[in-house]
Amino acid sequence: MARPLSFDPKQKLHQAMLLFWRNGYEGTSINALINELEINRFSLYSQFGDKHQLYLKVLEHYNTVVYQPLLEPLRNGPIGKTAIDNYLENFGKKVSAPHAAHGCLIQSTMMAGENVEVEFKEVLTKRVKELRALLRTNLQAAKDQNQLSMPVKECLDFTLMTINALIMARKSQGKEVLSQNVKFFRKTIQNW
Amino acid sequence: MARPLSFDPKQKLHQAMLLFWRNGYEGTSINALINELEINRFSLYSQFGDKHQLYLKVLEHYNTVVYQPLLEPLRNGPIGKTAIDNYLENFGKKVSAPHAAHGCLIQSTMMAGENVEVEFKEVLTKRVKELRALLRTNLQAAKDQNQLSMPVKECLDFTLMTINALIMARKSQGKEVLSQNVKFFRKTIQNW
DNA sequence: TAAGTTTCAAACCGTTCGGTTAGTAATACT
DNA sequence: AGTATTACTAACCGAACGGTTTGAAACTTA
Repeated sequence: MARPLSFDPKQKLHQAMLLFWRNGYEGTSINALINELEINRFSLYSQFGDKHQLYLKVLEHYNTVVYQPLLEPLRNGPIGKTAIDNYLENFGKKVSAPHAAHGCLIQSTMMAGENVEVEFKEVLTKRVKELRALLRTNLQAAKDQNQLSMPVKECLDFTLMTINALIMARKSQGKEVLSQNVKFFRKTIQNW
Repeated sequence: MARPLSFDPKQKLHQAMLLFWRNGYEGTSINALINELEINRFSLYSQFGDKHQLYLKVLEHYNTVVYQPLLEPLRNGPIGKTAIDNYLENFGKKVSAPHAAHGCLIQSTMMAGENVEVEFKEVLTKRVKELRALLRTNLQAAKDQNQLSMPVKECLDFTLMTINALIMARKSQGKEVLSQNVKFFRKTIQNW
């Protein structure tokens, strides 16, 4: 019983995600958003709330369309070392895609300075813990199958760190170095 | 033949470095600087130039007092795997210090969004290349001494990446995880 | 077609940003 | 003591920030 929206909110949210992904939270101004999304200032606010709320929605969107699909090999299929190897193989492929050239939105938000609001980090801590739990499960399975001589905790922390590093290498050094490092890491894990 | 400065420029530069280190370039406002350094707005400008110039001086200061000392084990003393091991051992100790809790100023500047000016990254590329060259020299020496079965380039890229990761882990997960990961990485390298 | 509802564009809000411009206070040299 | 030089304080600048208000335009329903 009223005027319909002249844009698709899902699509605009996606565009907002891409912009935040490129420039970060503080680095993305409202003006930049309304230019990129090509919607009015007021429309942005009435549809998504203020910048803080918008960013929470962006993080949620990122989680569903980017992050969770990456975890799939850790959730289903073979477990143990194979699961992690499959994860890394898939990771290397996906993260070579051009839109991943700016690293990981979750990671860069977590690493942002003290000015960036704590609520974001609180939300994202869940995501990190999730990945950590999945890796632990599979490393423990590997241990139980005698595929692992090193302690599970040490492998876990190092693996988590290396995944962060790979994503960063993608950003700073490009996809060639990324895929080489992924391959190298996969070989390394076999020696654990 | 005139009124002398009421502050020590070196000390103020150091304070500025610590503030930028914590909050990044964009995250540090001029107001924040004059509050932290306890000098007047005009004094800041007349002493250090604008924000851009100040940051270049801060990066230079960081390089001399923080970064270069870390490279020492790669420059002097035994070469080959031992040099890298010594470097990592020293790295783990130094980076456990409280002021390193915010990661590496060089790294976070390099990883900053597109809004941060390119000149900073140009300056810092030299620093990264420097570290890379030192690592390559020592890895090549290790290869020549038959201490290395993996290809030098692969080891080099992975090592560089891991150093970045360690610094990040220091920031996000604290010094305990850092030192555990350093230890783990040192063990890993022995198997290369 | 008229009432009611909601989106739209654009002007506007106070605040903070990086940077500058006076005018005054303090020192050194003659 | 007088003068030149410099650092100092503090007010000020336009631009951009995140966010809000207003009134007209566009649509649905009755």
